[in-house]
Amino acid sequence: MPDSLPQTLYATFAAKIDAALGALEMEGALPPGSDRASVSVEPPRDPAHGDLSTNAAMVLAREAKTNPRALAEKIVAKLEGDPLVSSAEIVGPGFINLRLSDANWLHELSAIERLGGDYGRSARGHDRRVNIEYVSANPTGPMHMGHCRGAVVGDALAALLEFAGHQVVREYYVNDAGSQVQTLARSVHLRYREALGEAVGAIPEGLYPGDYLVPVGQALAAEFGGRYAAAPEGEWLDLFRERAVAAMMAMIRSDLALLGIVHNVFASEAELQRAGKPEAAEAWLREHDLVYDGVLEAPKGKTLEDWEAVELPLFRSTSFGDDQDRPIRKSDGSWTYFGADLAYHMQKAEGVDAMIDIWGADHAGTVKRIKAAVAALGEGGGQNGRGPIPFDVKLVQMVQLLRDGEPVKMSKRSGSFVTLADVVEEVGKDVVRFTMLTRKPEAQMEFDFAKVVEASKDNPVFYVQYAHARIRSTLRKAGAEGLGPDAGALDRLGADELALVKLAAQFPRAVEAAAEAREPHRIAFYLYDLAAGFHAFWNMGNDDPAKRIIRLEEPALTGARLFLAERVAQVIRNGLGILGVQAVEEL
RNA sequence: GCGCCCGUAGCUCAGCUGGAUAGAGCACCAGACUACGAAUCUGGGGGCCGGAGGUUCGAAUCCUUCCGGGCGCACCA
Repeated sequence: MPDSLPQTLYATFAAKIDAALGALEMEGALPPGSDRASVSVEPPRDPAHGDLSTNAAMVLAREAKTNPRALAEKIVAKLEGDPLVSSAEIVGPGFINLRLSDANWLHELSAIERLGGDYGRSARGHDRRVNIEYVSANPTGPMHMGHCRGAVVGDALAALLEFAGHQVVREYYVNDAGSQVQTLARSVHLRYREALGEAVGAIPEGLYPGDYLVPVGQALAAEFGGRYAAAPEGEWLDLFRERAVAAMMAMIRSDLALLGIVHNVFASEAELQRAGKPEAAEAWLREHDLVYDGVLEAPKGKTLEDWEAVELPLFRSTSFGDDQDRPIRKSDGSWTYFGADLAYHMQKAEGVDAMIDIWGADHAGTVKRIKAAVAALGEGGGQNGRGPIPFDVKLVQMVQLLRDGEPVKMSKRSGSFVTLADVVEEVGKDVVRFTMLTRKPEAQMEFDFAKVVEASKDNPVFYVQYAHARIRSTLRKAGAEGLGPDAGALDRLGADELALVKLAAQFPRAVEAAAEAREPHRIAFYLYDLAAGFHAFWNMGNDDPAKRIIRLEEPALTGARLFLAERVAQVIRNGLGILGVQAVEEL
């Protein structure tokens, strides 16, 4: 992505204010090198306060050894000569409120047209490579709704960071080495015997009972006949595990595809172990005295009768903020989940500048140790000589499924969970994705089937899509009358239209803020606001026909309004694109 | 017992990394449809931002502590 993307209006003015502060430093009104990190330039909450507001005078007054209003006077003096500024005033404790000339806003409208699908795209990420690991569900069955939120949030975050100028790797960690996939292999073996005609009866406790394993067993029966039916486990376990995992991953990929999610990398834990990555990590950590052989304390607050003290290789996670040192190997010498995961993060860190993991809240307890591990791997320049790299774990809270207000029962044991595929089929991909993004991820949420499919303004997905469809419909209708968008008479637009322009012009800022905070849900809320702004504009035409977009008797004004409407639709498309939701032509 | 997350209008939730008089939808009350798409809109009432301290020009936002809810606390994954 080019660095030469045109600056947004907000960035332009942030630069102007920065320049004004620089000039004041030169003049000695401000101490040189003053800290401008907390200087903000943003639209005020109340539009009556102008188009832009900065707190610069309040933040810097102390350093300048003066009071905020006096400093504000000096800053305003620098800005007043600017032709793009129509007014600058000092209010309250020292805010500087700017009003921009109408030409600025109309210019922004043209910028949206010129940039089209790239409007809002930013170079702020500086092409930094970011690895986002999300979903990473165990390959033991189809995707269910428990996985859904993390999948959507991770995918939207990936798109958001890409839009904000990062190179993104979408990664899925396949846990194909632990005991769960052995259980899977045994479950498949049972289905295999069943496919050969054996009466297997009820699926025993401890094995996976789901019907989705039946075709896997049938395929193995077709391929190998009765060869492994009575064979000892050692002869078939690895083979069945590999086949079963492959089948599960194929199923998971197709489930994810229903949501429009495609990962770039599927990293296998088994391969990681075959390649000796955990050993390499352990050796390096031992060299740096970050792994030692020790004995764990008995867990507190839990009564474990069969607790016995055993010496294990422990990682010094307490040195990095964890509550307890964590074993990387079990007493039989095999790797713990954490030991392998530590090596996995070391591997991921090799090719990127930052890492983000999206986890379910039920794994919250293991965040500290993995953060400790990544920090440790950067010790003293680090394993790869690049020091610690920024690493963030985002937790998404559980989703409570409701049907008409009643909780939907899910039991993993009986295999009766609500699959993602069923839900997508019932309510649609766009509804699932948007709904998952209308709440901040760390808050618990409810997902009520009855409510999310409702086609009314109570449903944000619908409300946003309706705005887009309405605009497209209006453009079609105008086209039938021989009218179309025309930038020739934009000066005919009045205050009501400008308010809408200002809303649309905030999109680039919304993208940057959301990317900075790594919170894709902010885009969903921004789109809701923009849609609301458009609907409000539209409704003025109900009471006053002079405010309708299409005015056959005023073709020039109609052209300008259609031009505005088309730009609003463009911004909605760009925003929905980040969220992976389709912008529909009609409902 | 310990750790993490959450607590904002009656309900569901925002609140732009500390800014100005805390917002939106639902619900409630009063109005508006021979329609550029009423699948909606306009106006109104409704708040100790869980409580109490602290930090500073300024706190829903940051710190401490308590209360309430959720998740977790294996050599599991």
